[in-house]
Formats: sequence, C-alpha cells, structure tokens
Amino acid sequence: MGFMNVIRRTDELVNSLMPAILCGLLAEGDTLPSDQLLGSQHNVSRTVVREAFRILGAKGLIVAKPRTGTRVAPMSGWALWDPDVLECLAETDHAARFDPHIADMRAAIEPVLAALAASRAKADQLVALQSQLRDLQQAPEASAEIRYLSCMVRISGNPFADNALNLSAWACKRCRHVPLDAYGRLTASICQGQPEAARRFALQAILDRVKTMDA
Amino acid sequence: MGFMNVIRRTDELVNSLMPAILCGLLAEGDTLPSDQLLGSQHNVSRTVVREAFRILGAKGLIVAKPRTGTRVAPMSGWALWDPDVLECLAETDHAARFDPHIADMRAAIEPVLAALAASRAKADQLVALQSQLRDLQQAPEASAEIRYLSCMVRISGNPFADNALNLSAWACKRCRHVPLDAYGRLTASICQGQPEAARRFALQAILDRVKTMDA
DNA sequence: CAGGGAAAAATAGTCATACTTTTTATGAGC
DNA sequence: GCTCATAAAAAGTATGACTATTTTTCCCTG
Repeated sequence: MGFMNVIRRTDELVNSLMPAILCGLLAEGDTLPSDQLLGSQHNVSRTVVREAFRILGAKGLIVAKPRTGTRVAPMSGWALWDPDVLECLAETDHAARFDPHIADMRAAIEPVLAALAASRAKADQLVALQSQLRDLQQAPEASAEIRYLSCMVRISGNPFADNALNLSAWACKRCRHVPLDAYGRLTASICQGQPEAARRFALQAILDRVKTMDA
Repeated sequence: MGFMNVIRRTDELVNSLMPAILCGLLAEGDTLPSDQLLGSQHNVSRTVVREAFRILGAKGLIVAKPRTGTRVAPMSGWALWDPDVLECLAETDHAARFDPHIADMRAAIEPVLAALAASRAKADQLVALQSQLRDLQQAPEASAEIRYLSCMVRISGNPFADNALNLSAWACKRCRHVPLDAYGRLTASICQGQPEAARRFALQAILDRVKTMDA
C-alpha cells in the first residue's frame, strides 16, 4: 500500500467525539466536558484534547469560550461536505434521514458536471474514463464506482467537484445497486461530446439508485 | 452586538498561513517550517503552531508526518466549501479564476433549492422571505442579499444548502450588481408554490450577475 | 431590601520543557 | 557497492504552570 498515515491519539479522540455529536447524543448547545476532565476520561493529556477540539471546531461542530466551556455548534454551521463528517454521519442511526437530501444535491450537481465533462474532455481523459468504466463493469463495487465518478468529475475541471464527490461516495456506500447501464451511456455521451445526453444519463444513474432504495 | 468571539493567537496564525497556501506562495507538496521554527518566527509557542496546523489539516490544506515535516496537501482535498477557506481565497490574486467555477456550481444548486422551497414553504417562512426581499430592495447590498438567499435556502429544508450558501456569499461580495428583478419574481414564484418558475428565476438571478461580470 | 461592584472561581488559552515515536539519513563494516 | 545499525530530525504526547476571560458569588452600601 504505501500510505497508512500515522494514527494519532488526537484523531482517535476526534473519532470518538464526532459520532456523539452527529448522532445527537450531544445536542446543539450542549456543553462538552472540560479539557481536564475529558482528558482523564480518555487517558490522554490535555494537549491531545485541545488539538481534537481544534479539529472539531474547524469542521464547525463545536465552539469554545473561556469559562463557558466547549459547546456543540448549531448544525447550520457543520461542514457537511467534509469527508470525515459525512463518513461519520453515515454510520449514524438516522443516516437514512439524509439520503433524500443527498440525492437532491447529487441530482443538482452531477448532471451539470457530466455536461461540463462532455464539453471539455481531452483524449487521454476519455481513455482513463473508459478504463474506469471497464473496471466498474468487471467488479461493480462501491469503491470502483467512486473511482469512476471521481474520474468523471475531474474531467469537468471544476475544483469544487472534488468535494461534491463526497456526497456520491455516501450514496455508493449506502446503496449497493450500481446503475451500470446508465454509466455506460454516460461514458459514451461524454466520449462523443454530447453535454445534453451526458446530463440526462448522469441524472438517470442517480434516479436508478434512488428507485432501488425506495424498494 | 453580543458575540465578539475571542481572538486566539492560534487563529491569527491560521489567518496568516492560509493565504500563503491558497495563493500558491506555498505550492502543493511544499514543506512548511517546523513547529519550532514557525513558532519562533511568529513569536508564539509550539502549542499554538500545532493547534493551527490541526485546523489547517482539518480543512484539508496540509498533512503532517513525523520527520518528514508538514506539507501542503493537494488541492483536490481542500475544503473549498468551507467559509474560512472561501473567504480567504476571495482575497487572493487569482480569485477571478474561480468565479466561473463558482457560477457553474451555483447555477446547478440554487435553482434546485429554489424549486424545493417553492414546494415546501410554510406560511411563516413566506412572510420571512418577503420581509428579507423588502430589506434587500431598500438597501441592495451584499449582506442583505446573502440574508435573503440564506432565508430562501433554509426554506428548501436541505441541510447541505447552508454550506452551498458560502458559494453564494462569494458571488455577492465579488459582484455588486444585485438582480432585484429576478429576486422579486423568484419570491413570487415561491409564495405561489410554483417550483418550475422558481427554478427559472433563481437561475436567471445567477446569470444576470454573471452577465454583469463579463462586462 | 435592593442594587452595584469587587472578589473569587472555573475554564479555555498560552507557554516552556521534557520525553516518545516515527521516519529518514548517515555511515561503518562486510 | 550493499546491508544494517545508529543517529538525527521532526511531529506527537505528557506535564505543570501561568494568563485571560467570563460568570457567579456575595458583601457592602444606599
């Protein structure tokens, strides 16, 4: 593999705190234990606790103030596009409540990106996309699907697309049905430089999955 | 006012480092000074430097590894939807390079949110929206426009919309032209529960602004 | 009794230092 | 020139002390 990034006690603590916030066990406005206390509870130094708080704060989940303590921030400020937050949220009990909202967002964004890809793709990018499609067809798994979409989205050339991909990853992991047919047509449309068709098939891929989830 | 949040030296350091990364002065893969050095350069303790690094890391801007040092992460992982990152990016020289990409994203997302708002709005939400519209008409400034869009987007009921609003804020601040006419029609469409019309006028509002920027 | 203001307490923010862990680089020996 | 042990460099963790900020308490005064 290459890169198994270091496991920090700080990250472990983040991974322990984040679910509690996202699942609502710690509700908006609730006060977290003080640095001191939380540290002794988890057998880590105050240093680790504070750095963990900084990470959670950077993702909009908590806000700290002297004397008042550290509180859970309102959800409107949460970085829901963040891969960590999203992944953590997916493992929550009420993940299903977010499925339709994510589907709405995907339905808005991905067709547009597909259309952009169809109008901007270079030859070597098309080769890469077709290669990803073949991989996906051979092994229709979530990871392969994400790689395909990642490739497609990169072709669009929109730097904000990478983050939007996190929403796609959510859907791919939560519903195993891979709309191979739609992806085949989408790929063809992009390769032939047909933005409108690409838009249509990208949307169809999303709707196909949603249809499966309803069942 | 109420909440002037504490100014931390940690945040100051973040606000000093982030622009250097976003403007490309520190390019992808570049190594930042070590904790020690950066601390003495900015006259802060190593604690502050590390917490700042944690924040930047949480936003996907840097990656730290023992011995290797702390490096600028690839832009594909940057949290471009983050309000801080976005605001900082807007003050950069090549902010203009992002304008069209943001416009593309807005054009994809906001019309859909407007349509959702039109189909879901409750009576009291409509009152609030109309109130925001009046404020905007009286004082067509960026802040009022953002408040209006924030209200509209909240009505859509999509929790991911709050983050998408950061893109709108970018556009509002970068182009002073406020498409009042489109917003008037948009509001009317939402109040009358006409999703298709709402979609159309939300898009028009975005395009009106883009047209102005080209000029 | 009520109000105002000073002191205290609690908690996050900062600093300094020492030590640990991880990973790269160096160099000695074969 | 190759291998492996050792050193070195940087981030990670721990500890303790001190600072700053804000709330609460409570005493003093009117």
